[in-house]
Amino acid sequence: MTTAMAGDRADARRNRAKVLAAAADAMAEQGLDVPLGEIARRAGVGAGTVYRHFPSKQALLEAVFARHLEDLVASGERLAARCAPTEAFFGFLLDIVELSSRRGHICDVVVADTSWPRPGLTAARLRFRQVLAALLQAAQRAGGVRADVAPEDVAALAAGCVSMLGARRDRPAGLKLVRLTLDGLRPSASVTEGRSFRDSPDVRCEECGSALTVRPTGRPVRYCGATCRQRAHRRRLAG
Amino acid sequence: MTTAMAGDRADARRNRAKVLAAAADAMAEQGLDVPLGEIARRAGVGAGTVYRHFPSKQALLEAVFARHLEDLVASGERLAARCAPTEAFFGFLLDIVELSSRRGHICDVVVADTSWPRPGLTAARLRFRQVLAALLQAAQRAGGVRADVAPEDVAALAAGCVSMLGARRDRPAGLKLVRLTLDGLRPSASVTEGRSFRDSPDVRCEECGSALTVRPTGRPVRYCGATCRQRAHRRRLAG
Amino acid sequence: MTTAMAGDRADARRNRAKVLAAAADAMAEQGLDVPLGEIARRAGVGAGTVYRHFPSKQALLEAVFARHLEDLVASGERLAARCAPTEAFFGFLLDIVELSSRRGHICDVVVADTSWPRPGLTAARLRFRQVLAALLQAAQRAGGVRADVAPEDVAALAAGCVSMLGARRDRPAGLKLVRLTLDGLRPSASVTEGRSFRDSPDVRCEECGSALTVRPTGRPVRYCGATCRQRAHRRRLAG
Amino acid sequence: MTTAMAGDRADARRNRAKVLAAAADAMAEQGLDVPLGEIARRAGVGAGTVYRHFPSKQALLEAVFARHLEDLVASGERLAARCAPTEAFFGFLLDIVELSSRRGHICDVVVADTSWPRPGLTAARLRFRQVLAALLQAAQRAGGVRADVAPEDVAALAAGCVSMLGARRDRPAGLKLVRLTLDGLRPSASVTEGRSFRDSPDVRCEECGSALTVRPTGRPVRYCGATCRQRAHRRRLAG
DNA sequence: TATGAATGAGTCTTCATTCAT
DNA sequence: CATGAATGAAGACTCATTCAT
Repeated sequence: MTTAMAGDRADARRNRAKVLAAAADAMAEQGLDVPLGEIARRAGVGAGTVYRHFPSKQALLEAVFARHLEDLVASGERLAARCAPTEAFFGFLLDIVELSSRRGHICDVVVADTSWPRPGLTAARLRFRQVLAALLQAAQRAGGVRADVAPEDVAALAAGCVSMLGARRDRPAGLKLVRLTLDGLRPSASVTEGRSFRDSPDVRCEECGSALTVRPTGRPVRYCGATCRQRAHRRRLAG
Repeated sequence: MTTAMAGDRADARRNRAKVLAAAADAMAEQGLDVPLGEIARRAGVGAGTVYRHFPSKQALLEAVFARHLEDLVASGERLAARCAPTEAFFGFLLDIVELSSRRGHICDVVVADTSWPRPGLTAARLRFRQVLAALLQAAQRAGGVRADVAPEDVAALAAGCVSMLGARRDRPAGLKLVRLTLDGLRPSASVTEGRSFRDSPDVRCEECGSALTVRPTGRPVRYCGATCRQRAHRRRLAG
Repeated sequence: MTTAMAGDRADARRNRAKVLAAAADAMAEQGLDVPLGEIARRAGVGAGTVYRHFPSKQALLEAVFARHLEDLVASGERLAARCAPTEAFFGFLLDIVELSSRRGHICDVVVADTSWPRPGLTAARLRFRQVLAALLQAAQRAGGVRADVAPEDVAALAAGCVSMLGARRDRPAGLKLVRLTLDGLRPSASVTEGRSFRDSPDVRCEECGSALTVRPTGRPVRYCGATCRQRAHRRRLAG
Repeated sequence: MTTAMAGDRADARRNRAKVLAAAADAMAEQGLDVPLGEIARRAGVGAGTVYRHFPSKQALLEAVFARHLEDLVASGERLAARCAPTEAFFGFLLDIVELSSRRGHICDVVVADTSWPRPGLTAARLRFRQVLAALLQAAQRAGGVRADVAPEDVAALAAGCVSMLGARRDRPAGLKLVRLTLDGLRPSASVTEGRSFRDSPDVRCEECGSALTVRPTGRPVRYCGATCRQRAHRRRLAG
């Protein structure tokens, strides 16, 4: 009986794993909106079975994300145990980018700190954050990474690199961009003190809606040109 | 010129602009999957009116993307006319990142070169690419940007920066990251010849499905540890 | 002034005619469900103009039907004036079939006596019926048509011939069928006193729903075969 | 055989049959445009259930048509097995007309050879055509049907008879018409070599649009009468 | 327990009709 | 008076979730 029960539990465990893997694949290929039925089909189970293991589609998505984070954590711990601090840190970043870009649509949601503040994901995310922070701190202590960088910076940088890699069709060229970007974390890199971003609101032609250039001085522009100004004038007369 | 009948169409033009703006806002806030009814509600019109101006939801999305690209193009042309080449180029990149990150979910689809190869968007995208290439080339001639960078690299870099900025809650910190990344394009930056990415396939425990480290030598690992190996053994005996 | 007004009215009259013709064409080609906008487009007017002349789409359809009936009436009167009774009668039938089959989807609704008992169509339909009855009676008096035929019979026969002609791709062959059918009205034709129609209701297998042969004697069949009988039996046991 | 799992599918099979029957009824009563929701309501299921069994409304319609054809085929095979050739042939035609007229709007689409050449219906239609051709040939060999009749003729004739029966409110009278028409297929019937159809184009009054008689000689008529001729003259003066 | 059938709310889209211009 | 833009009520179809078998 014990074995039979154990066998049953093992069946269930295997089913759970199959569903999780199928969900990860399906989401990587078709996006996060992939129908649950498609996931069930890929896993070779019925829709009901998916619901037996995950109370909702949301929960399934979060399990996929958590799983991804766990994989990243495993990679980080492996590197921490085997490499010198700086090497481990950059290796970790490369692993994050590599694994995440392989997982397609999953990554954006997972790496960044802003998105999906759902309960249930917290534990895996926390663990990931701890590993990241530890590797960063060690590398900073070893002098391999600039001191003015926070763990959140690294996470955001990684998210950006995933996007880059996804946006560049030519993969080697994409990897070069990633290395270029990550090198910005090294102490040698200097940040240009360039112009800051405008914080002006979107200003548009009141008549046709096209974007307007905001000039710092003088009377604010309301229309994109003489034609629209005239049109508005005419309407004022009519109204 | 367009006076006589324009009165009639002014309403329609304004409505079209309202719909486009509402769509851009809604998509920025709620993602590209925002229901068309929500867009109509925000624009203060009926669903039918949206369809009068855009033959399908797809077409509406593409009009929003095209509009975004046109805004970027306008910004690029303004900078090209007013600033020195290098300044214009980096100013353009900052504008791209700034405007795109304001527009939330729209940007990813628009800036990158891989996504959404739909007809109809082509014209705006082509124009954008031309402006980008021209600014890049001018900056490279002026010695302000590394020579080994293609327009596609810049586009991908911009897409990555948008993600970064979106991932970093602290906006000034996010901007610092963006500058750090863009500085990688300056001739002074050097790309580390680091380890290359693994191209090994995903290898997982046959029993529980967790990720496995692939080691270059020795017998391939099949299980994540002793527990799973034992479980599999037991099942082989039973089966 | 008077002429100007008259000109206006003439414009309106021409517009009405254009709409009516466009509607007839559109309905003949695309069916009675053709969108009103398509009709307006073909007529070269706005949707509002259609509504100025016809209070609803329904009314427009009925005007088209009435117009068709008027054409038929005109044809009938012409023939009555010019030909011998029997010739006129059969010529009228051929005209009905010919014109109606040209008008595609319009005919079914118009010729038959059962369909569309809407007010407004009545006048034209009544007129049509009168002409048909007069021609029939004259032909019967001349001995060219069997005496046991009512005007309703002729109308139904005509409706059937239109269907025939529409169903036969090969037009000459279709016309032969029509003549064959109409010849049944001549006194020489004899109606076979064949078996009458079953009036038995649709009987179907209670398990799978397939059609069953109804046999006049013996116990009524409930299932299409042994398989379904067994299935039903099993369910009775289970229930 | 199909016992173990059949229990699960029996429900589905019954539901499929219910939907099919409801669709046939609804289409017979309300036409082919009957909303899918109405069909679902009649079947006592949700809209989704209809879609589980038929991938689209189109597919459902075709299933209904195919089912109708299968019923006709069954009837034909029964008659072929039990009756003498000529009797079987005319009995088959009567069955077609009877069953089809009961099914209202379904018949037109199904019996004729021109309409709805959709894939998927082909198999059932082919089968129907084979049975029809076989019965026809046998009857012709037996001398009960004219030799110059093709299967397509018979199909078109049947379609016409269905229309006839539908157009004649008085059912016995309608049946008489059908027998009259079908008797045209017997060898004794002779086809009158009457006047052929005009192939002249539609000629209409240029002023009011009413139909004009085309006369073979003389100057072509442009207006329906003096009134319209005068109106047109006046407009020419004004214009 | 696993399955997949059923459900029904929600989405895109069309089109008859109204109404401002 | 003509135009065509706006409206909104349906209709076809999808899919997360529940539940009978």
